[in-house]
Amino acid sequence: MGKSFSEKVYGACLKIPSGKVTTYKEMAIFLKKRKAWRAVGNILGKNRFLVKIPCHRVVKISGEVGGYVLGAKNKIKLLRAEGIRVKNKKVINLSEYLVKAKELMQ
DNA sequence: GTCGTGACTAGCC
DNA sequence: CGGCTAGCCACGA
Repeated sequence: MGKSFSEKVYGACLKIPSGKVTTYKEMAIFLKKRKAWRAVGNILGKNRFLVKIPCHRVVKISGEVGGYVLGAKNKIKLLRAEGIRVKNKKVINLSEYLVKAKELMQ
């Protein structure tokens, strides 16, 4: 319980399987702070563990990939490498890959 | 203690 | 469709 919110965010990132994605909103729900999606994005934007945390698997609820420290292009590249289809900065069939809050709990 | 910030979202026009 | 607005919250200065 000594974990800060940001540490939990990183921990949640680690639970996203390769080839899947989740949204900022789902992450917030998973962390029991339904309305803290803004904070989630804020924290990932300041991600200091870039190499260790697969935060590229977190996208917007609209399907757009959103931002990335190394640029959206790299984010897209990484997603594609995991078999996720991206077109025009948007994930095709998001629901197909989406991991929901409940699924992160297991 | 307060304030600005942002890798967001939902709602309205 | 699209653009704009308001709401939201952890974190650092």
